Amino acid sequence: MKSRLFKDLLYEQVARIGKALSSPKRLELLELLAQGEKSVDVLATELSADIKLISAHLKALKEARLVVSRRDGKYMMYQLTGNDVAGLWVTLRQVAEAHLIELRVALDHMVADPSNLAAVSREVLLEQAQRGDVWVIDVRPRSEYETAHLPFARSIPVGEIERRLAELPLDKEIVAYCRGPFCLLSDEAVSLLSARGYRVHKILDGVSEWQAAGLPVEQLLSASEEIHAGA
Amino acid sequence: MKSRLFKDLLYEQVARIGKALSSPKRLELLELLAQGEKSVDVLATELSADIKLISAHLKALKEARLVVSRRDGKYMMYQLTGNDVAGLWVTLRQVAEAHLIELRVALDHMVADPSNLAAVSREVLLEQAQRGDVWVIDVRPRSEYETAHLPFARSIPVGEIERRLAELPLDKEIVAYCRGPFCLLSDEAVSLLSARGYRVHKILDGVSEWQAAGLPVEQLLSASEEIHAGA
DNA sequence: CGTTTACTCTAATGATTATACGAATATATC
DNA sequence: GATATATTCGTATAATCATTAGAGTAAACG
Repeated sequence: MKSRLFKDLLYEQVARIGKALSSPKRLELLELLAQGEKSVDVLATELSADIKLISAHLKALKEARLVVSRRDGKYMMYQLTGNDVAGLWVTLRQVAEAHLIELRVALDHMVADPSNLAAVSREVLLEQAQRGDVWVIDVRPRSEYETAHLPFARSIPVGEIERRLAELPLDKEIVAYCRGPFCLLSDEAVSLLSARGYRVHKILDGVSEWQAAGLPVEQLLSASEEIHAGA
Repeated sequence: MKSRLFKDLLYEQVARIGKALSSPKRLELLELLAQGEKSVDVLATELSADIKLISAHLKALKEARLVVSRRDGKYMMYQLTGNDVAGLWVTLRQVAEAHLIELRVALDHMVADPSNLAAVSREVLLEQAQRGDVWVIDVRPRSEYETAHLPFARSIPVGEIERRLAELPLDKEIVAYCRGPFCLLSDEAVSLLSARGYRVHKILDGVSEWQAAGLPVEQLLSASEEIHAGA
């Protein structure tokens, strides 16, 4: 059968994407890039890894057409080629969570105090945020907030929390979120704020998870464009 | 930071799933298993590959908890650990189609005559099938049909088409589907039937694509259970 | 009940490829 | 030119893939 050769070709192409997803470092890069465009430099710092190594991984992601790069002065900026890539990361992580006990165990240990988790559903939270019953705060760096954030969320990066306490209400419930279930920024925010008497919880969702669940997010128009790079 | 070690652990777990998706053979196995439980033997035949090789790949998929096996007499039967795994495959393929030009080009060449493609939307097709305006035929092996099939679809495996021509209407439009965009069974059915004067088209969707689009499928109850294998 | 047959898995090998890291090279700003 | 950022090259280590040979299981047969 010559259809075999043809099929091999098809699956091989899809496997290019699979290969790109086969390294922990590259997955972490994808998650970071799902928060917005970033330089090699920033990515390397976030991963506490060598720039050369990150550059090599970004090259691999680029060859799989999951990211594109552009030069901005002396920085090289990388971004995802589309929101579907962020969705793929979310799907992959969800399948991993569903089937790998090791991962679930690790995640359970991660959220130090599970009572810190806000228990309401996404839809209910959205409603409460709209009415102003809860304050949703985005504790990621401001640039990530600007790229896209949950509806009704306010940007208060973890680093700024202590000097912006006055902005936060003591009588309302505060819900913090960050980059997703693997990100610890919201945990930091919870421990900072709860120590000062604020009623604060976290949710595991990031913007990508929220979006993957079919809920609306506020985002820059340019960020919603799909990018189709040439061969 | 000790959170680095922790994060490495998390992403490494997800990368286990990524690694499982990094081989063309394993992807093809996943797609076949998305059609239902199958023996190593059958899988090897479908891939025109050595049983030992397929067995090794299945082992890799098993270690990533994407499949489970059970013994049935002298056969080892493998199945996906959940519908989410089929969904992951669909998502992965869709991202590949969206970003890899090579894949799109190959796919365009594959469907010999693009006029063979039914042009209506899934929802419209569903409606037409319900009213009986079109005949939807499932040309996969019967066992795959029995595991799950599109609503209102009739099972007519390609191998049986020629001796079951009498069952098919000459005055109605026939729509054939098989395992998905990479599967050629529906093409075979189209060329067989159109040569005999039937009004026949194919769609690219398989059951997994249909389901991933949020549309209903008819399936065996047991097939909807999630399987959580032990460590 | 022992032997044959069919099916599958494990172990071992070599070819290929991926990963990480040091040294050197490109590119742009100051 | 000097500096900061990023990539490429060369290399050592490690992982993966396909194949071969051999072992383990269960059904079928005499």
